[in-house]
Amino acid sequence: MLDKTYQPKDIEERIYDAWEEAGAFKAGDPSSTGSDENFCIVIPPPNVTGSLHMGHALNNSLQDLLIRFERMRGKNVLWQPGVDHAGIATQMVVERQLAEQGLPGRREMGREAFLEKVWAWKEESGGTIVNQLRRLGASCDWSRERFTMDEGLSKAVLKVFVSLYKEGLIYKDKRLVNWDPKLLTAISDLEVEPVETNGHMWHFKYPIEGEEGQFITVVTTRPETMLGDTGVAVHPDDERYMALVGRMVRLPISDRLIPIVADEYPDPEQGSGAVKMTPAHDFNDFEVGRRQNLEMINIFDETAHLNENVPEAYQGMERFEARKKIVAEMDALGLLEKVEDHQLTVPYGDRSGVVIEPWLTDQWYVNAETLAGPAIEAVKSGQTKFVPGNWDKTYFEWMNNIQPWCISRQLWWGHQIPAWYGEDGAVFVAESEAEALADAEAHYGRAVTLTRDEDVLDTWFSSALWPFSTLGWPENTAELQRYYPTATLSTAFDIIFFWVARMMMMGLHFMKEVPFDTVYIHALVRDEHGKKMSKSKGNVVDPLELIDEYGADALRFTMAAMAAQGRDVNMNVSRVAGYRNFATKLWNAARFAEMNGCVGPGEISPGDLKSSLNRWILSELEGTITSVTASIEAYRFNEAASGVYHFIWHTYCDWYVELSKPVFSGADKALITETRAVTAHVLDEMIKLLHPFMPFMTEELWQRLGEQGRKRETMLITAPWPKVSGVEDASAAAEINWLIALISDIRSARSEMNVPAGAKLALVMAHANDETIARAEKFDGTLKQMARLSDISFDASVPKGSLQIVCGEAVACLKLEGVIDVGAETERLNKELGKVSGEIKKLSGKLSNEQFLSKAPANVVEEQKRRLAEEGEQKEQLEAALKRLAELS
RNA sequence: GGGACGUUAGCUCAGCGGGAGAGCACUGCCUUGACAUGGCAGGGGUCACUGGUUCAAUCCCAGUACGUCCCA
Repeated sequence: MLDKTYQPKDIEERIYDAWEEAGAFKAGDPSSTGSDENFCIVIPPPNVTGSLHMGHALNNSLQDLLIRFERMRGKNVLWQPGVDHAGIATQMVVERQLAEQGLPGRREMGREAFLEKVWAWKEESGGTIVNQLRRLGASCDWSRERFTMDEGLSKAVLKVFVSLYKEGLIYKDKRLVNWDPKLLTAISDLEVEPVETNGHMWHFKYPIEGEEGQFITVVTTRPETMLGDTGVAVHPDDERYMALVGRMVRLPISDRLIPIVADEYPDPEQGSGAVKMTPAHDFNDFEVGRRQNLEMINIFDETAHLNENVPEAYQGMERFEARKKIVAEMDALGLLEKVEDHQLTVPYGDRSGVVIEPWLTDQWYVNAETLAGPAIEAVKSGQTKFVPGNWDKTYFEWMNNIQPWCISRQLWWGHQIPAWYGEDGAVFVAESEAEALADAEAHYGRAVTLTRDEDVLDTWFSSALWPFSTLGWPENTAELQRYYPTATLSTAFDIIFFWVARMMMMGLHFMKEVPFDTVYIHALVRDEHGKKMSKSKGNVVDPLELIDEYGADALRFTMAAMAAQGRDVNMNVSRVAGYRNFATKLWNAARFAEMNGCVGPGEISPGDLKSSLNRWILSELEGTITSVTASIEAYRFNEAASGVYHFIWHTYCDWYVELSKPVFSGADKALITETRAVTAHVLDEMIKLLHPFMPFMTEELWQRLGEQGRKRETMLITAPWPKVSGVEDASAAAEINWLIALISDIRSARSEMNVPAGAKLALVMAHANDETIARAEKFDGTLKQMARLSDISFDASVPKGSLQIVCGEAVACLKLEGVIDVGAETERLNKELGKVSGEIKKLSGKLSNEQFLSKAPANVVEEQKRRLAEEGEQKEQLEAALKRLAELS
């Protein structure tokens, strides 16, 4: 016997272990062998330092939903799991740990010792998120778990680097990068967070050489960079400065001569229209500097302190200290024209939290522009589709403006770049040191010693290979052949640039095929008021706490129900509680079935069913199967969720179960047998439909019900997805809908007239037609129980003093013990009449419109006519009822 | 500056050219042999605003206001 409430804590772990033990997650196993349809999702690898947040909970709930759905549909399913090595984040974690333990720092212990520490950390505490995914119920094939630093994946990285280098698509270049002066590494544009900041605009007067007392005013938000100025730019059309172009300026403090140049870049409307140029420290100035052949003077060292290229008084000074001193000195020189308040965006490193410095360094780059071509084409031609579709704009926008991809990082944790240098700086790129040495020997004509490039590759470089490296590439494995291209990639929009674009480029280049058919972009999870969750705001909801409190199923169902396309998800804990209640509801419906012996044998042949109630619920079930299946196929998870929810709660529990109670307490043995079988069957099918959303509880129910009823052939996780067999039954639907309407109407009238809930009233059906009489007789017991009636009889006219409930052609009359409250009853009937009259007015308005009749489609016109007739009948009956009532008083 | 999205019940959100929906919250009644994590009944909305297209607009188009986000 099932307990009264479902306790997720008691069963989740046990069920999960049972799935794993049965090998249910294994690719191609166990139910789907032999299928030639493949379905593969590669998990977006979470960061090895990470722990499960709501975004993961959403994304992985949806992936698991798809995976379980397709597994039940009999496809060869692989959900490929793994984590990435997260270069910067991991290195920071381990460094922090060393500091806390009072151990020597990274640089003191040296590269090799440090990497040992990182691996030790990874073994011990890396990948906690993997266990958290298990708690969510993720049915990944864990036997295939991969890590971006694994041997196999590292081999893939080497191969990709070397072949791109040989094709000229990877090269070394000296450009400005986003330099993190705290972490001492280059970082990606995408790891830079622009922050709106209140700053100033300083207006500096630069003296024009050879024109005593003449100045050109430049405006800057970063005064300290003036020590690296190598020019002043003005717009060629700016008449104010035309005469000055080609003249020189004597740069104050540094006392250098720098040219005034004409360039399209300065905006004459902004500030003074003249802009100081610091090509080595500003991305825009860098471009102008290239065009105008300006000198590049690097004034910072790697920690953003001023170097030997500035006047001695400034050397070694920190950048913001230098700013103060520059401003003070310019002021003292009388060259500070004015200072204005100004709002600007300042770039911060998202890991280090310090201001990022554009800095001139040698780095390795991928020629992304060339690789982007086919990746753009693949989306244009529909080989890969975005869902929702409008995200392709974001993808195109970024791809069309793609910059060279800086892939080197000044870190130790990661894939060390396979480049070796000879004594004269010649570069040898090869998959191994031995090959590099051989190349070098060929080059120099003698054996030499080489020095390996110290830097490592950007983590996204290895992640970009994920859809094929995890399947075994560069080996041509069976998995690679079977599962590439993968089916669906599910991720958040902010990863389109980081990851999707790069996987597209690498996949197309190395596999000659797109990495996935569909990119599903899920929403961002926000707090219940739509604010971004963040630790500093303290509004972070921890999915593991929700799992502890409400169960993984409730959390997963919430995620699916809220995953409407093209919207952010505002996380409201009350919804999770609501879906926990839903789980309990189904649990209890199963309990009811169990108590009434509805657990087997469950074999039904829909065509032979006698009971219209049973035929009706099967019709309804089929409609639900069809719509839920279609919704999942179309990634409309919220529609699928609400379809299952509505059927289980509001169709099956509210009506089918209630309407079957009189059957079970009745005497018709054959009917009981039939209803038991149908109840058991529908329950099984519902549990299957719900399984991708709520895997734990449904699996538990499947097994528990199987203990008593029909022996289960498989676990639910590998049971076949429900099929439709076309058992629609319009007459059964008409009959049951009539019954439901009559019960509801009687309940409404009782409630509005304050009839005590327990009071049983006699019902008289007045001027009912033969069909109605037959139905009322057939459902005599049901009506008595559900509408709380003592007796049902038929009469040609309405008994005096009774509540009148208009129901089609008939009037259901409830005989009250005492005298009815004529006032209240009149009010009730008038309210109904008001509604009906309103409808009639609208409908007849439409139907008397010539334009409507001639232009609207015939079926719409018919529908309106039918409704008008229906409402008209209601109106007549209500008016008659009111008239009878008036005669009473 | 360029672009995307949003504005529907008290809250959080679906819907989308022809009868305004869900969950939660709220009100009243009910411990009836599945379920109080429940049942029954109910209240609550000029679907942001202004124009346009249409026989018909919450839905399509244009604009306005407000909000959110991305890119520069």
